[in-house]
Amino acid sequence: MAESTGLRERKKAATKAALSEATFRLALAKDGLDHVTAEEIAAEAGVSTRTFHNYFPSKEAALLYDFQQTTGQLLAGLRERARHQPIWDAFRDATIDMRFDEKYDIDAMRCREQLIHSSPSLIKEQSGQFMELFAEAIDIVATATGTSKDDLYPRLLLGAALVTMKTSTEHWLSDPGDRTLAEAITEAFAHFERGITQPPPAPAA
Amino acid sequence: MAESTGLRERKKAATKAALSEATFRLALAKDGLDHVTAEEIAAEAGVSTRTFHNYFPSKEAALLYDFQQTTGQLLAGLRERARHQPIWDAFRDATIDMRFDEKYDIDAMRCREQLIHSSPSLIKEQSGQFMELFAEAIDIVATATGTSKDDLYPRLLLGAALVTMKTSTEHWLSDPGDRTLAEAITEAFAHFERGITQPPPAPAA
DNA sequence: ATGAAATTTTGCAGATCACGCAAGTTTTGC
DNA sequence: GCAAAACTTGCGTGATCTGCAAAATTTCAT
Repeated sequence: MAESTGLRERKKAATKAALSEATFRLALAKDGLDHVTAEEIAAEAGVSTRTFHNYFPSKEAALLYDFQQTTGQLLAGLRERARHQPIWDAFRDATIDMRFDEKYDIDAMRCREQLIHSSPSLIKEQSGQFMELFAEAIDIVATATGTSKDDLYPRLLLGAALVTMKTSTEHWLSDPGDRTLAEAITEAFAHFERGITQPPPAPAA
Repeated sequence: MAESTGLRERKKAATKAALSEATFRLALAKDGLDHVTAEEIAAEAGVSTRTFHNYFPSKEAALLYDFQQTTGQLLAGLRERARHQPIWDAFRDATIDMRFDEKYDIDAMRCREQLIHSSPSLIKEQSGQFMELFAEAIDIVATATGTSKDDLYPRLLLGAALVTMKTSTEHWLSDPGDRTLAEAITEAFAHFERGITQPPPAPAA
């Protein structure tokens, strides 16, 4: 349907991807996104500065482009799974389904992580995108738990789920150990099944 | 001690507070912080634009000044309580100890909440401050739970605690019902004791 | 193919932000 | 009081982001 509709669509997608990649490349090269200007990014991608801002409102948004892409997929997956699974399991499995470990290069992800965590503006941008995700997912959670989106419970649940997504992925990335990403995610989500108050069941030497 | 050390200290504190209040007032008056300039804020507070930026890096930071103040108190309270209480209880009680309901005007807090949630830049700023709080609190949690700050468990716990703080306060503010803030906070924290997966124990008509 | 319509790219101008710097002003401490 | 320290201010700079209209490109019907 709305897939490979035409040359125009494909060109726009290509430009957007090129801009995002150029941003990443330059941020790595210049040791931090703060040392890169929108003008440089545009030049690297072969478009005008003005065009860069047609695609992205800020260089932070450009760097986090694929995070936002993933968000959409996660929502779709969650919506589907929530129809047949308990909501917590749906979150866990939808997160696993993203397959970050297969889709992206591990070292590149580590670099990206480091770039983000060393730049206040990027931390804010990413947090802001999580808040957007919260707003977009709250209806799903409310429906799945038979509550209202204004109730306390679905908001706590969703908040915990997002924290778990972010934390487990980051933690696995920083130290994969001998587990797969899916296992790390599963472990993290399991912490909330019996109450986060309880310390981890298996300390494991 | 470091209290009313001198005129200079008091003047600086007064100026900072005046700037923060001016920011709030103007944001309310002009229907959104986005429609207010740093220049206007400075004028309202009776200082130069340059001085405004000496105190705050951005107007968003100025509006959220007392949130950041509170953060410091919360950390101190948490640090103290963590020595005698289980960490989850320490978080709950330290949160309650802030006494937002007594310290601030409820309607003003509602207005502030609305300002924040209707401005992407403010959402980002606030989220960023929560991330800072995360970074500052992770050591306390790691120590209290006998884990390393790089472990998964303390990060999940802290994330859940911060989500609970934010969510419970916001929820109570939007609909106090017949409970006190302390009760609302207690209820929210209790959700994680037995596992957030479990739906609320008492649906309550 | 070809030309008109729709869309995208681009340059330019403008408002704002955020910070370094140096001079002017106020507070401090003796 | 008076010198030193700290704060305020104005100026200049580099960057962000947006609106607008002209130029270039793609699409679509013929």
